[in-house]
Amino acid sequence: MIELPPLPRQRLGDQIAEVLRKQILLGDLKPGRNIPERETSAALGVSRTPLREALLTLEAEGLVEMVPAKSPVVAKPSLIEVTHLLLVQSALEALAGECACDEITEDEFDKIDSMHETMLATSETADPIAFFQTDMGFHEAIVASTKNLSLIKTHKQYHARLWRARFMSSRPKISRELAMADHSKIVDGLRARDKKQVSASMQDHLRRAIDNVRLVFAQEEAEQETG
Amino acid sequence: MIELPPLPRQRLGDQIAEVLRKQILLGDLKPGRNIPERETSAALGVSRTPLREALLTLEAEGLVEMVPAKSPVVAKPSLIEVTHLLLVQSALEALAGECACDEITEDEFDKIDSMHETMLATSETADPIAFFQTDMGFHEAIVASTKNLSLIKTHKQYHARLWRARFMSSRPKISRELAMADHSKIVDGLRARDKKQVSASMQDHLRRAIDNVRLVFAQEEAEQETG
DNA sequence: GTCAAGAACTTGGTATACCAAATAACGGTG
DNA sequence: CACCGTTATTTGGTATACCAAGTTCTTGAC
Repeated sequence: MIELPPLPRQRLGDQIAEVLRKQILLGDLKPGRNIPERETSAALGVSRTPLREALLTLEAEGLVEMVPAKSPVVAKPSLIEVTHLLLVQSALEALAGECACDEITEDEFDKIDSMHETMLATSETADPIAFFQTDMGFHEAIVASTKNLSLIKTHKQYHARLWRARFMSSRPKISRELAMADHSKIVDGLRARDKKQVSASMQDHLRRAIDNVRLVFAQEEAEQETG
Repeated sequence: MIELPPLPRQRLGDQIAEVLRKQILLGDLKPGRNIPERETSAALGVSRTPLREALLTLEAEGLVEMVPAKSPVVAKPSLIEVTHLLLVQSALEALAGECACDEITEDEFDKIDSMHETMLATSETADPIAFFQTDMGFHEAIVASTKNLSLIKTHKQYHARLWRARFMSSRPKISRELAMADHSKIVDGLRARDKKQVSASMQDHLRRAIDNVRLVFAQEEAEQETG
């Protein structure tokens, strides 16, 4: 045998989980929406067993909620829950910033730096979705540079649960400008491999997001009363 | 309807996961041990479906590893993985210490304080297992006092994955003494609701554990060469 | 007309049956 | 005796069937 091709052997359940996760993040499956097992499995052309695997995975990640005898439902975190999530995420990213100073390579730093430059250049013009995705990629790249797989995985999960809330709260122009200022501090700190600065900047950045989220929640509540 | 009894409606898979988790933590299922699905499900008197649910849950928690076409296996984290886990846990506990200062009640503090007193009083005599369990309970109680469910859950998962390593590294008498000194700082800080002190003490405490773990791993390696 | 009781249906939970891949055992051949 | 190819068995992955709890709609009594 010369070689074994990068065998596509992946559990069907994991593939389904990925599809559903994406749909939840992109808003195709909105919070509160139920996900009946039979209907969904039929729509995906698979049986209930692997779909159920996927749902259990997503439940463990906090993206869906399952209660016995009720359809699984896309999680709809409250303001206080999002606040709690952001606090944890701020701790994770602070750690990531610290570890990154030890572990990051020049190449990785250059990539992060150029992402930041792109965002600075397009912050006035880029459409919200593209801008937001670059923003998230910026954070992911810093975490990835730590090479700490547990940290990366846990961060990714919180990332997914916070996706919607952070997207909503990133839309106001003012929060974009503040974010760019924070990012500059982070990049400067990384360049100098200054653990304290990077760690503190990343923590501050995330905790500031809590205030933005609070505003968005208040807004949504007001809209609901009007409608 | 007068009342509905606290219906024992819990998914079978979750119950199985709990049983297996306990067996892994207690060492009945040692790292590297494989867990064939048919055999295990038969032994537990359930079918493969809920057992498989449990295994997937434990895989998500990092306690077992599943690769296609191979028996699931109890995870056997390397030194570097344990180091990574402890770093994340140190960040989580640092956050917990900070939040606890805001959220802890008098009752909760009293319980934690008395646990600490118990450990101080019995640190010379108590058997390793009981002492260790009280130690873990001390940390759990602080995290629980934050009322941050996400933090509590994530911390619990890391807790489980670190259980064995921390137990092994807690056995030397010297590490017990150092641990007690750290705990005293934590309790003092909590009493004063001093966020910085509590946060820093908890982080230091966990990071010190990294060195202990390194020693244990080196010891085990030496023993393997001898045997 | 309204409310309640029950039946039909829908839902998730569990068990079983089937399939494909990987491994282990065996036998034949050099 | 050693090695390789083949087959038999065991494994996990997936689909389907069955069951019990829940929901909803209908129907009958007040």
